[in-house]
Amino acid sequence: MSPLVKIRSERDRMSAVERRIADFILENAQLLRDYSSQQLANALGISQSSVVKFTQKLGFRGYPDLKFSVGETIARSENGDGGAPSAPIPASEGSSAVATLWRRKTEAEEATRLINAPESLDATVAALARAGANGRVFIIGLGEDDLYARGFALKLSLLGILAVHSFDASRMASNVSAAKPGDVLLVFSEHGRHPALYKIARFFHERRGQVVTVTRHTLNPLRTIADIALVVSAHDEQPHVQSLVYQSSLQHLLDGLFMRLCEEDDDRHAQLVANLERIGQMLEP
Amino acid sequence: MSPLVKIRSERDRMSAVERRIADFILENAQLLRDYSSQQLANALGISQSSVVKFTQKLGFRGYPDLKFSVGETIARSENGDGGAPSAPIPASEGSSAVATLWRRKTEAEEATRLINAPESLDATVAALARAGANGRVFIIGLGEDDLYARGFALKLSLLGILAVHSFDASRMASNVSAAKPGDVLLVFSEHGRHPALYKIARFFHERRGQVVTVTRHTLNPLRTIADIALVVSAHDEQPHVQSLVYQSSLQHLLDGLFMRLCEEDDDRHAQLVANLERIGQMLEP
DNA sequence: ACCGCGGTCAATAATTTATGCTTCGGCCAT
DNA sequence: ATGGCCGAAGCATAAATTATTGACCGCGGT
Repeated sequence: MSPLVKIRSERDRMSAVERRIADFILENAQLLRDYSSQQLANALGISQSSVVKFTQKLGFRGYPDLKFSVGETIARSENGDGGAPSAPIPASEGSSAVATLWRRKTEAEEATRLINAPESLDATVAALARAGANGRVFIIGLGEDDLYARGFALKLSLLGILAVHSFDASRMASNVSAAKPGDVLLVFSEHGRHPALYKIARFFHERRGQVVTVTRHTLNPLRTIADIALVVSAHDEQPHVQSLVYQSSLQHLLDGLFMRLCEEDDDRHAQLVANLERIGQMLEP
Repeated sequence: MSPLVKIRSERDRMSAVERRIADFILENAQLLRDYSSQQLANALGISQSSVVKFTQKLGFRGYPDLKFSVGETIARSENGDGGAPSAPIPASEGSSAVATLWRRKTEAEEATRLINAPESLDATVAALARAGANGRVFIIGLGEDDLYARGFALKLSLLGILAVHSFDASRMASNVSAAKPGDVLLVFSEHGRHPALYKIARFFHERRGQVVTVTRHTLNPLRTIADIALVVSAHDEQPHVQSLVYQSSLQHLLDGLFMRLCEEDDDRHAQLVANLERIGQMLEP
């Protein structure tokens, strides 16, 4: 039971001095943090031992125990209330625009988690695993998307899944011409409107390769021809902020895929650990 | 800041004994309630004074103060997890590992915000603005860091700040040989241990260029020669998770810089809007 | 009036926390 | 190499906080 509730409930049965202690604590619970038993006694003009006996009668191990419990309760209730007094957390954060960005990112990452069915993620992981072992993985993205394509290809290679990465549509077109059933193509395109990517994806699909698209959560041409369509949520009034939010959510989605890949297979995980160690060693000597 | 986040963010800079204290507290925060500083010291086989000094270094008034703060935090988080059925966390429970990743990212981004002095960020923004107008900006990063170097260079170009980007140390070395006072070099290096980058940075510094390093929040060679050292906090037991967390925090730091650059100057902001529109048009027809 | 009883306090014991001092080991410049 | 410097860690101890003891007081019941 909360110490404050306990104090209140016993208040009626208390002696005069005890009641003054009880009232003080109930009124100034948040000040307790900075009071020793002696200071509390001074504040009330009573002896320190009375304070200690008070706490023991209530069933606490001693004064520090009561103090600790009250602290916990305050913390809990502040959290529940929303922390009215300490609310200016965003205000304290230097630039409020950064705080807004942070909030948008958080919202968007959560939304992104929710709009991608676990089955889609599992299917993607399975496809990548299969293609990594028996086929090929192709990855493409243009412009800013290229950075994420590149990053994901790098991560896959750590897991022992080699990916053909390209930031050039025409080169990728020729790479893809050798596609076989079982291969996987991962296309990153925020707006899903790039004609060249659309063509590549459709060609790949016709060759019975599996096409996974990663786009904004809109209706766009690219999604329509995907075998698996992963989507990213991201919104803000200002375009440049929205762009940051998109990238953050995209990264989070990819990190989720990566984690699933790691967990799904012990061998792969072992390979990852080995690779990381090898990289670490290359930097040391 | 939560005491646990604070401890985690400082962990890298700690000595061996301090790190053991930090780990113990992070692992057994809920046990702290019943531990005196002496008991904690015994549990770790170290001296009681080391425990007290540890707490003081972290900015607490002493051991009881730390204990109290940790108690508050535990209480708050217990309330958050168990009491209120706040949807986001359970919703993310497709894989608990992803939930952990999310938590680590959040902590690390918060810690990263706190360990970079606003003055450092402002100074970086000012340096980039000046060099963008009258001098040159050089950006380099190797391996995974290259992706972020590349991404940031791209963002700067949207703001009308052209940056010389390179993922090749030897090429960058020759680029840098033309460095003049007022130029800025931005070096991304998670561990700050790459000898080639160190040499480039030092050469640049000698030519009176301004060196901005972005590294993990550790003591590393690169930081020591920086005019401005930006740092990133990121921790997890599993190396591959830690790597994801690092990248996420790094991105957040860079996003913060970008936002400041946008806000600081209306002309630049206008240019950004214009560039975004131009890009949008290129995709439409 | 006298005893018992609960309550309070001052004095003090016990525990806990904080600090001063010393030693040790790594690091840098000579 | 060598001497000096600095930080880390421990030991001893001071300071503080907390807990206990025993004496005193007022009050109600016998």
